[in-house]
Amino acid sequence: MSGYSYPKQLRLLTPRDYSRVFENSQFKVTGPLGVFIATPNELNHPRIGFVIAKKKVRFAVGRNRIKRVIKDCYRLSQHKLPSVDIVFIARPGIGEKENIAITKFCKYSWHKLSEQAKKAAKA
RNA sequence: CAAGUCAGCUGGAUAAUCGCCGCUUUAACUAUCUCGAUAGUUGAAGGGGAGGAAAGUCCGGGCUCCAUAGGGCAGGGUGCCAGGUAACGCCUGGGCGGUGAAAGCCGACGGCCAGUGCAGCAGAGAGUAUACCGCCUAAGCUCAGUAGAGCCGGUAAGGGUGAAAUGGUGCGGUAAGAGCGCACCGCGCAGCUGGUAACAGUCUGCGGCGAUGGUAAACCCCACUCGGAGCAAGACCAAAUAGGAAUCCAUUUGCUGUGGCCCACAGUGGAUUCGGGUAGGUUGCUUGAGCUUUUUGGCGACAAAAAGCCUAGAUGAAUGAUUAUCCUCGACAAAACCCGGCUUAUAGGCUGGCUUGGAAC
RNA sequence: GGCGCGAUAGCAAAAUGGUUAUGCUGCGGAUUGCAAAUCCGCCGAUGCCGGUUCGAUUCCGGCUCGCGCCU
Repeated sequence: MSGYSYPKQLRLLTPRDYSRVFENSQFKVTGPLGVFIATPNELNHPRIGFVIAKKKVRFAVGRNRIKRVIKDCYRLSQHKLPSVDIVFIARPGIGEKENIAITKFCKYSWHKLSEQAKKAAKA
């Protein structure tokens, strides 16, 4: 896997993948905009999925925007991340935030996740 | 120029880099066999990628399944007339009514002279209308015997109540009054004329008008119209699990199946054969009542013909991020089977027609 | 995405087109030595905007919000 593309291998696709992350969420990064939870996988690359409830962000346009922004940030920094399955859970209020704020939060979260994964690997 | 009004168009632009989703062409590898095709994976190149409302799901249609959508009842919808259309509750033209100074805009705009019902409070009276305050005392009776008072009555002009009280104005008439009579206006019926029709009329005749009050987004009547469900419809490939499924023959009742019911239709029982279809996947899925231009017909909606064009098709679900430049600093808002409408939301900009007012020539 | 329901006081829940019942809660008062129970009183633009009607909770449109069903 080279370059900065975003094919389907880098996403969580089935309900089984999601429930696996929820049931054993080893790593967690919390923020005002949302929560990233993650668990290690057997693959050599990370995967990501989204949970954005209709109650948190009212319209489909807004939900898609958040997904796009996080996806883009994830795509550009995929090689820095360990091989984990990540799920993003939105919090209320994220719909009003600027794209830059979401991007900053993502970069911070990737950093944190990598640290947590390194510690877990050593232990 | 200003104000108003109607119709139409537009809905940030340009460039670079990295990405996302289909499509087309092409190369390599793998698998299959009918041996030159099909499918998959990876790479390269090219080109495409949200809206005027994509929205609400309020109507109509296509498409799919249920039976080919058939008969009857029940129920729903529409409602001036004519036309357009695949169809419509939409559109166009016309009529009538309302509104505005006008351009224009708005109108669920059939029928209470078939039947049934409803109208709180107030008020005398709310429907085969009524008589509280009033007005009158001519005729008849009693007292008085000049005036007058009472009885028997007459009346609906005036007051007052109400959302609503059953023609209006004037003159005559009268005891007082009253379409009681007349004139004009209004109304109704019949005819005539014009118009396809709705409807209209300086038309003709008849009717005094308590005929025929209001209410049908009250039941209802009349005319026209509607079968039901919806792409999560449906079709195909198929681990698992349960035992059934298909074909043929028989076919009474009951039960089940499609809308609320009935008719009707299909299934059930026996024999033979072997498939069945949950997870998951594929398909339905975009060439269509399509778009653009021109011509012809029509007042118009629209129709016909010719030429050209192909313009998203996802399935955890695609248009973004970063940077630069410019301006008026960007509203409402994101396809999920597809079309035709309606309704609702919408910053700003542009164009044209019409009306009124002002100024100049 | 499609289909179907609902909205009445803080909560629950009635209501032929004619003054929005009732119960619980809350507040004030009466009662009591103090409380409980009991009695009396108070608190609503019927989700919003229009239309029909003399008059709409009710009838008819359009919005808003909430809930349910179908993979």
